[in-house]
Amino acid sequence: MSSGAENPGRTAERAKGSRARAVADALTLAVHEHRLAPGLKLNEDEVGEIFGVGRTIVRSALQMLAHDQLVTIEPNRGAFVAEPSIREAREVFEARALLEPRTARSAAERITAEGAARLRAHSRAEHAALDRGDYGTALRLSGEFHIEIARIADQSTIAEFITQLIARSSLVIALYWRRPEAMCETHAHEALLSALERGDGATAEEMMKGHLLDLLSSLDLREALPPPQSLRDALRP
Amino acid sequence: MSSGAENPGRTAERAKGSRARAVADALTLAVHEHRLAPGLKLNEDEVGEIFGVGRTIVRSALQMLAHDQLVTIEPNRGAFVAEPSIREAREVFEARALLEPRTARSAAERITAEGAARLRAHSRAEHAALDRGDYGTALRLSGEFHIEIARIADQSTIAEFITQLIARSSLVIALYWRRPEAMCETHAHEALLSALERGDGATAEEMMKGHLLDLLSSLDLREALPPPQSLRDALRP
DNA sequence: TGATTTCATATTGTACACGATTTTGGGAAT
DNA sequence: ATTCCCAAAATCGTGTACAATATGAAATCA
Repeated sequence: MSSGAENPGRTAERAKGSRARAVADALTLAVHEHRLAPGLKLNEDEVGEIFGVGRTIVRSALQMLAHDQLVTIEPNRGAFVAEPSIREAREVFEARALLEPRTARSAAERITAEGAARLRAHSRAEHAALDRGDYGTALRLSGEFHIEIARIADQSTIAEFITQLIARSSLVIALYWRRPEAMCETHAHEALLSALERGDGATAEEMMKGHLLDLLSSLDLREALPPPQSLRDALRP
Repeated sequence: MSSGAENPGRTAERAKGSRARAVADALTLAVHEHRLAPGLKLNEDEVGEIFGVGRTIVRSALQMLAHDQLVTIEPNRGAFVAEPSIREAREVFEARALLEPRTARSAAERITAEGAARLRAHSRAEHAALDRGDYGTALRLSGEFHIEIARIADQSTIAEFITQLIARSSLVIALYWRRPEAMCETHAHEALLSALERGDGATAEEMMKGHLLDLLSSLDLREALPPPQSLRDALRP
């Protein structure tokens, strides 16, 4: 994890995507772990100081996140962690329902021993986090489980879309979750994993479809909760 | 200079998405119309001078396009119009096959008179462009036809994905097209439109599926044409 | 002559400064 | 006491300057 903002020892670190990507990833991670509440303002100078980079980098990172609809950029006002509307929340899950079941089927048909191992490790880590009460990490791992399936299906384009949808789902869950008890029903992941390992595509597809429906039904998407967004600041503290 | 970059008379112009969006849109349009060949280098200063904006704006626009995988940014080397590999080409069409048919069905179920009118206008314009031999415009309109359907389906999230896929499809077509005669089979759009107007979702879904398969089969995706990409520059002039 | 090193040039990466816009707080008039 | 208006502060938008890096050519050596 990173950490190290300034580590002049090895300049490389991740020569790949410039530092902007690192900042964007760190912010995305925080959203996945529910450490960044929807509506929170992301001041450019502040973020820059936290990560030890200039405003240019921060701006670049925020633009990436804005493209993924993880933050909303209001002209001349700044960037805020996005607050998906009820309508957007529905759309996110409808898109997931369109993409993920058939992707799960493909994954079952192409899964390798290594892929299965990665999935199992993910599942184990998810349970562990849940057991120790680390809900943030558990939620992130739960999302990454879905992303990993798309990756196993060997469809990087679709995996990219699903990654975006999962991130937005985290925001949706932060806003509209209503059952603190049944945390993500990790047994659903267990069953799905077993179907995948078995290479049973049809079952995997069905289970994914059901899993997404369960998830959706555990949200409260009645037109009520979010006061449109006029009192955004009032909601926070 | 010229080209009405600076027009202090009305500062507004398009206060909406900063000028970066305008540049990005212009470049995207050029890709849709096959005026920008895959592999072409997009020099920041050059693009900036063309649009009468600074490098900051251009860089922002290029980052947007990079996110949509329309351009590839190579660190310290610059931005190039993307050259989708055969594998990526397949993935794009597989993603479209996953999203568009069911979206067409939704569109058929929710289409309004106004939406139908817009689609019909699009189709007319497409024919007109084709008749006068303006293949670039025809291709762009053909893509916009698909996007419009997603918009009618009232699923902006999915519409966004499809928009990205259509743009990448333009690049794929530029690289792998092999039948100059059967231009996009516009009659397919005609038939699809009629099913949509009829509100016949099942037929619309089937037709869209078939249309995408036709499109895919008109490409030459055998592992041959593109010399990996080592001689990218040699290919250009 | 051919290969390798070195240097000049061009282009991108980043920081910073200035201008524009919005927000906020206080004071005056009603 | 309330409302309106204006000035000060904060923050974002953009251009520009400088540093880092890659490219291509000239020069040197085997």
